[in-house]
Amino acid sequence: MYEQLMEHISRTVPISKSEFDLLKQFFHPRTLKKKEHLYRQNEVCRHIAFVNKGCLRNYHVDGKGDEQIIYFAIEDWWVADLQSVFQQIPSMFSLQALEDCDLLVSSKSEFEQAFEAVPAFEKFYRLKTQIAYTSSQKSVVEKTETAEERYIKLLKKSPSILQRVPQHYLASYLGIKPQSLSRIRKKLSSARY
Amino acid sequence: MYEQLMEHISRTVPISKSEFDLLKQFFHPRTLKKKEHLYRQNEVCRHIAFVNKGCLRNYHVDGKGDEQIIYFAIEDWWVADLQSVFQQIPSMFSLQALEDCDLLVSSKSEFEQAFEAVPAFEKFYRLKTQIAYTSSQKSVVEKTETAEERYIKLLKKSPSILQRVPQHYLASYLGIKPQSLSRIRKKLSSARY
DNA sequence: CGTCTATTTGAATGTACTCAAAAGCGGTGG
DNA sequence: CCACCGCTTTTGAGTACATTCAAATAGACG
Repeated sequence: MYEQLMEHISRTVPISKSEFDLLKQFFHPRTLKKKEHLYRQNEVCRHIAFVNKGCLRNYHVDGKGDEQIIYFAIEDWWVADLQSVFQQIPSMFSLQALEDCDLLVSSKSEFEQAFEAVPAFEKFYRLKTQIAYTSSQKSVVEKTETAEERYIKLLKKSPSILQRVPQHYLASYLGIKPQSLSRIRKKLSSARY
Repeated sequence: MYEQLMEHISRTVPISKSEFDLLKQFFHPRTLKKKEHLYRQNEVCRHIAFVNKGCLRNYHVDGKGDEQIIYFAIEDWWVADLQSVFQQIPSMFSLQALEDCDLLVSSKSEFEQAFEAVPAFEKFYRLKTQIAYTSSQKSVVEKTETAEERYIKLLKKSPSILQRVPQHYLASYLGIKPQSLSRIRKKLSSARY
């Protein structure tokens, strides 16, 4: 149940078995059935979760009703709207399971207690947040490329995601309509063979 | 010299005068003349800086030679490529002064010492990084809007930036060409009057 | 099997781009 | 003070990428 999280944290910061045993109490197993939500847009996000198993999408619905997927989360990802959790404000995002999922969830106060109890965990969190921030900036940069280039990049970087996720979700992630993705795929397949 | 930083930090976390006195030693005044760089793409970023005065742009040059501005920084902003600083890897970004600037700069090791010496500062940093991350995600969402909508939003949200920054830089920030921004402005001005 | 959803295809439209050139603006030197 | 230069902004014309609306085909699930 918790080995995966231990393994995950120790890839970033050194953490002893006893420190980790302290940490475990702040995380609780939870399952999500396919299509269930962990949090919803316009509601306060109550949990920070680690993905033991499954696949989810974090998405935003804009004023015109269009969905934009911000990221897909699979095994070993963290999911939450941090701003919503920690500032107790409504979230701009929804998180939905695309497959049945096994999570380890933690509340705001538990997470904060975890920082207190295990300094290595606060350091871990600080480093992770920083990486998340810089990755997010990178994705801003990538948005200037054409959808076709972004799709090719996705093919190379995350082929596993492509196999797990329906195409219209990939389109939403790439910031285009399903029709456009279909056309791009057609163009690429005819170009290659 | 340091009052502004003290003021800035205490807006986020409580910090005593004596804690702040400890912190000061890790930050050094530095000026940048207009057009000078603090760090450059493909080089390791050596400093984290707080802007006491001035205006800068953080930008990326892509494979086609096109510039994309990620953010403008003015008074009370932090500037750095955190991933580059802390992981000692080449930066994807360059930081250039758009006006003569007064900064307070800190190196990687000084910054890390500051975390050790003043726990409130680590907490401050963690919260700030988190906000930066969530803001960056918001900007990903906003990228799906048309350039016109983003320009109008910028007008409302940061009119001060518009007054300080040449138009072609605003275009680069919005992810469009200067010609397109000019056309958008023309359209808006005729629509309004 | 039938229904519901996802994907593909077609045709017309719109937003921003490219290339090109003109007009505006700011600073420098004669 | 004016002339000139370099850089920014504007304008024009044609183009590319992705969109919309619409419909057909394909797949998934009960």
